[in-house]
Amino acid sequence: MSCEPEIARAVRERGRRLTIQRARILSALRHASDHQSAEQILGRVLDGDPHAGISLSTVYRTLETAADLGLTSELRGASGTAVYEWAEPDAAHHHVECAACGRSAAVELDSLRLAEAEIRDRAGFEADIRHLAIPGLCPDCRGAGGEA
Amino acid sequence: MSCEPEIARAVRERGRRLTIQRARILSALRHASDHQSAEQILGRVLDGDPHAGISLSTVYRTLETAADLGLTSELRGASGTAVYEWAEPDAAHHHVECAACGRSAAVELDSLRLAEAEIRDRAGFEADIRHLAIPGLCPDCRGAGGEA
DNA sequence: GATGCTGCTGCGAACGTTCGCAGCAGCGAA
DNA sequence: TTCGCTGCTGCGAACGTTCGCAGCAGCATC
Repeated sequence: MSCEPEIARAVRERGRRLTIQRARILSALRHASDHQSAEQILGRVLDGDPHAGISLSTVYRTLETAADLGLTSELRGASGTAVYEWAEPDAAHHHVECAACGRSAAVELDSLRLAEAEIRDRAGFEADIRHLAIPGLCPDCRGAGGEA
Repeated sequence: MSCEPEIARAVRERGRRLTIQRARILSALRHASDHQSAEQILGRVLDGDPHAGISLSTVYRTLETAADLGLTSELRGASGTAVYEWAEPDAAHHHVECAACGRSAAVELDSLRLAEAEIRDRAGFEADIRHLAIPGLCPDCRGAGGEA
């Protein structure tokens, strides 16, 4: 359970080293059901092995490396706290996050694919909207306080 | 120059108090030509009056208040550093920011207006994409290192 | 197996931002 | 003009994240 061949291969294939820290961190994120913050991921690793001795810096660095490799993706919302998820290439992958309660939802948005093309045409930028949590108000919070 | 009637009115109209700190901070941002970070804004205020004795906390709080009032808008990019600008209702107002060099561009994107409607339909969220700096690679950085 | 290169790690400091607190000061009422 | 309410401020600590550094350890080579 602690050493997943698929992870090992993906890391080594690109000339990166497979350390126990990386294996544990990525394994923890992979078996998480939803978005996890760096601290939550570290918590999961230490739950499995309290003597692991892994630092938060390493969690951040590993997640950044893994994002480079396409294994994970990072999601930054308006709250400032980044969350991470295991990358599943075929899942719906735009994110909306409630500015009031923090709840988030994944949606597939055709218009955002269009937007990427529009940005390329008008500004010349190669944009990537998938790693962005779009701020908004969820239906509950809109009803409760949004219109007050 | 230091007390702008328009700012004073806008602040007081909504039951907020007009303090010298607010007047100076908002005036500094208003006369800035482009996006400014909180620290830059504080610098501008202190340039004008080195004895002003305004703290960074106050700059952040003032900008948040002013955003509530619709006077300014906050823009958060992938870099994590927030920048602020004076709100001009009719300007092009979506932002793209280069993940490599930090340069940003303002564009008007029809597809993002569409996206807001699509999000409302599919997830029920009332999204606001305008305060988001969309990450990407600018033409220069794309040529230089993006394809390496 | 032993060896060497160098990429990775833990530590701790620093960054930009937010928060809690006690005291100050704007604004309306008298 | 004075007074009082309470919203605002400065301070400093704390948050989540990034960075620099010295030492460790993965992997290739022998």
